[in-house]
Amino acid sequence: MELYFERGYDQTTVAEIAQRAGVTSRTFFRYFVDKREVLFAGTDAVRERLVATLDTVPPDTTPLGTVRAALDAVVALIGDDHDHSRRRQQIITTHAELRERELAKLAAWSRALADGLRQRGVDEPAASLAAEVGVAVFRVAFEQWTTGPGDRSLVEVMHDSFGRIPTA
Amino acid sequence: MELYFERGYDQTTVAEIAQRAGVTSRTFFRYFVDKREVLFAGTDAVRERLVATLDTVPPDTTPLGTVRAALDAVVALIGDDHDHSRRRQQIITTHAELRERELAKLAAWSRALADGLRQRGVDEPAASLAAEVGVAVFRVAFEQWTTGPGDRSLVEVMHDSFGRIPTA
DNA sequence: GTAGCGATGGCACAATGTGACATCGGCGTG
DNA sequence: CACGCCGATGTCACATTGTGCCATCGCTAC
Repeated sequence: MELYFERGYDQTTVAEIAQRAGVTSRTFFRYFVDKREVLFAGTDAVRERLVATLDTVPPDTTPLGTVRAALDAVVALIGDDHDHSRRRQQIITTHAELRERELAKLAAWSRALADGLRQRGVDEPAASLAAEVGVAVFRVAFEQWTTGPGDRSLVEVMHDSFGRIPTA
Repeated sequence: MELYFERGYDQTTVAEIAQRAGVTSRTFFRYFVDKREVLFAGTDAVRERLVATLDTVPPDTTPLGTVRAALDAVVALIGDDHDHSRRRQQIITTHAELRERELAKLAAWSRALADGLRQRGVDEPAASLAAEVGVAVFRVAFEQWTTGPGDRSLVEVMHDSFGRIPTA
């Protein structure tokens, strides 16, 4: 992250990152599958947390309500450091490779949530639709939150967006 | 595409593709920014078509209705060759790099649709939400259609999914 | 004819990522 | 304590991707 801020993402090589960390490039690639993956170290943990939270949701909750509850729990973890999120997001959005990776991570959330819903007895395509729509709402809320001034909490913005899910 | 089927995606090098096409690798990279991009040659045109279709939708249509109309028009173009879509999708879903690129392309659709909606006077976050939800529905429907037996048309599956958009 | 120009080739190069093997430093077991 | 195992790291060679730069070729307009 230091280096990405100092010299920009493209101008930073894996060799430099490794050197800064006191290891060799080879070791870097043993810890991160990618050069991109450095910025997404935490997202897999978030995904697991997301799935774990599903168990705490009452069984009679609607599919989208369940997804929303899981996202709310996770958002409480992410949403306390507006500045960090904003700067990280700035790096990501200005590089296509990183945007792609972020989409992939969110898609993994969506898949995991859909799996979880199916295990709760929700059938297709309801499970996938609830998961996809829920994550879509998160995406919009998160983008609005990181680009905004940070006067409103992420939880608030999320709540707002969930209330504005469009209907045909 | 031939080569990707013959030897698999990873086992195919750009040099081989170029040779099959009777050009050099250098020329390949002048036509495609990426090795991945070969499989997504058409999606940018679809995006433009998507945006162009927005103009044909009556102004008093709801945001999501507008998005749906645009997607319907585009789906009519894609949805006639189930076998081609199925095989292409099989290659894509089995390779992380390609899945990422596909997500990026769909995200570009979403962005373009949101832009179009804003130009029609829809404000944020309604525009982004409608675009994201619409594309999410498309994603689910398309996945269901390509993995299914193909007895139902894509338009049908889409219609179905749009009718099942979850509410909290 | 010739000057210009777009498309292609050729070349050198940086950087990413991987496989194979060597090395080092503990750590438990005899 | 000596030994051998084992996980983490280093080293090296390598294929592949992707880019910058310049040369070349063929066509077209003047």
